[in-house]
Amino acid sequence: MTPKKRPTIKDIALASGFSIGTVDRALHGRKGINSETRRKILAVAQELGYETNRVASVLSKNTPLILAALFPRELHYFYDDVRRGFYDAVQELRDFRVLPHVCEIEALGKGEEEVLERLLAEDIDGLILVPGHRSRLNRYIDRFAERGVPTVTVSTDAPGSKRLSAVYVDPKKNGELAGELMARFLQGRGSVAIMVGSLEIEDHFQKVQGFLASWERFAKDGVVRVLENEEKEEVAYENTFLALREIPNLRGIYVATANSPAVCQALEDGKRVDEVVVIATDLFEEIVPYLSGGVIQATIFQNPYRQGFEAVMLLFRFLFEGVVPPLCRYLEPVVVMRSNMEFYLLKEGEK
Amino acid sequence: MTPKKRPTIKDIALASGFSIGTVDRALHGRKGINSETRRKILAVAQELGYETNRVASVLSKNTPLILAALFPRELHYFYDDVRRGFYDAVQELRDFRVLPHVCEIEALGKGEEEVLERLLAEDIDGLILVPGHRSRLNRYIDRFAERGVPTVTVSTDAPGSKRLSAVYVDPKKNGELAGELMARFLQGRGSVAIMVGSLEIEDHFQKVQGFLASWERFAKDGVVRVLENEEKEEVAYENTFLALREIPNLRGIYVATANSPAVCQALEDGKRVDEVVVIATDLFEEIVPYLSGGVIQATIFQNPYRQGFEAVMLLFRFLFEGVVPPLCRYLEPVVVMRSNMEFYLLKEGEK
DNA sequence: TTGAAAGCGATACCAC
DNA sequence: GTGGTATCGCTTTCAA
Repeated sequence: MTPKKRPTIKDIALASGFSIGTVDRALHGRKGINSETRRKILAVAQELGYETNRVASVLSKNTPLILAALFPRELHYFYDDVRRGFYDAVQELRDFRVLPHVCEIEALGKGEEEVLERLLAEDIDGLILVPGHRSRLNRYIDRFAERGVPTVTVSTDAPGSKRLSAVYVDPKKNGELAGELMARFLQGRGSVAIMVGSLEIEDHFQKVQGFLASWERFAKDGVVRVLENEEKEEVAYENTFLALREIPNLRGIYVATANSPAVCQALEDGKRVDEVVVIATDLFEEIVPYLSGGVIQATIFQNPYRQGFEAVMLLFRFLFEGVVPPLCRYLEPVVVMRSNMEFYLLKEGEK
Repeated sequence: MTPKKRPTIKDIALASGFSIGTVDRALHGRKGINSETRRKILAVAQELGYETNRVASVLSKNTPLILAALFPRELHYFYDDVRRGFYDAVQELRDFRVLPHVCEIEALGKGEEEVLERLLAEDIDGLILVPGHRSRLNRYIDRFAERGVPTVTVSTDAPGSKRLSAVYVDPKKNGELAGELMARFLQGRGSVAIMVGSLEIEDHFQKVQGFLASWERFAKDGVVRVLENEEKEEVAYENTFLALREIPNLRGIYVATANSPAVCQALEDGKRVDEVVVIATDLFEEIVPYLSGGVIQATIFQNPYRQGFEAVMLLFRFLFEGVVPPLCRYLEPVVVMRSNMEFYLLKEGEK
């Protein structure tokens, strides 16, 4: 009862009467082959149910697949994890001759143009990048696309560009999950403040939209007010006091950015920890004690490690098998609380 | 700036002065080689930083790796997903000549012995199985182990056996997460019922333990009472009424098994839906409307698809690279609510 | 346009 | 014990 062997190009050659060289030409649409011959060979291949053996293919090609990546160093906790995911995935594919080529910039929006310009001159097969701006890098992405180098963005999208795909957590969904959770925690009663960096930032805006949508569905009363922190700790701190002062019956704060420690600090300084439920975003060292201590009741985790990992896998499958990924690969936002945070800290050993 | 090529056995042969045949013998500890020769060759390999190229290895070995699996048909929603994860993983490894060999039984505990007995006579390389009993299958697992066939259990462990690893969600953690969530939803006030099949079942017992631990930490008052449903819908239904009647100030029900629909039905029939928060276990068609309708506020998802997937990957890495997995590979229990359930339904297309 | 043959890196088997 | 060589399935080059 041997499971019947997968057909090889040799089988196709035998069955079609051509040589394996010609079969290869036909299968891969290479030039220099009679179109009638091609047709016949493809028909045979089809009939036999031929699928390329990638292992043999990669072995004989004997040329590395260079995946370049451009990551910012700040925010450490987030992009370090993305990078780890990237490296782990590449490592897992090393037998397929996948090689990493990582470039770094200090922070998002600081100098990606120069790096990309340099990369354009190099011989890379694919690119993974965190767009520091919604559209400013599009022309680079498009230039790479023109010369056949696909780009996958991570952590956010570059709409309007010719990127192959984008791997991230849908910010609207993120907000929806936070909103539902907040409504449940408050049993639908009381007012809530949402803290973002700026409503001008698409990601922040979408999180607010999502939160509001959920709030409308699940809450029974209370107002929601949005406060902008300009991505500054001091402003977040001040705004927390402002919220406590000015929002009647304030019962919850949703921090849609990584600014939650400042908010927690303000609540502690104002001795209002027990009255207000905090739902944060992301998971990093600084908020662990707040989660443990119950100041933050939950945080919405965006799994940066997996974002990096998935980006590599998408690229590889596209380059190698020709599998075209969806334009957006949304990862799941995860509810992290005290009981399950251990699973998401220290992902070093994963996979 | 060519990234320096990975050394091959040929390089080692050249550098050590022996032939590739001998190098192979040394590297894989095959017999029929002078131990001094081996020492020298290994030293050279070490120095060159040699790692075997699995792609070339699998190509030349040219022998399939048969991964057998034994899954129950019931509970459909759960084990079907495990099976899908299994098949997807095998599919992903098909270029490595990994072949599936799936056996099925009607339900957990119904006839695994006969199937395993048959499997012992077949030529398999690894085994994945759902232990229907905590120890009754241990002798089979051990017999497989003796003849060099590693076993990975899925969904639960087979303690005391010689299994290679066990992939599942720690039931205690599962309960802890449910407990924390329940305490938050109820703002720490009110009494709670826990519904299990039987406290004799280790998995159920552990979930209760976990829930109680969290409840003690997070809740402020109220009692917790455990009810056993004997894994029967009617009993679950009756017990729900019993709980409503007899537990003063009942505010929440944690259903630690898949029996939540019966509980929801009872709440609806008793018109007490709005007073009681339900936290369920697992995710399947029947509870989707309850989640949407808010009868069930959250469910703890155990990701059966990933359990099947991971089990294959662990086995493969062990058989192929010799990577020994941890004795228990705990997956994360996931909080699923209305806003994020879409991510966990229909996992068909994943990876 | 097509065929034949030489690799890719490792394994396995046959000589010596 | 050790060396040599065919082989796995595919790509690529060189002749024809």
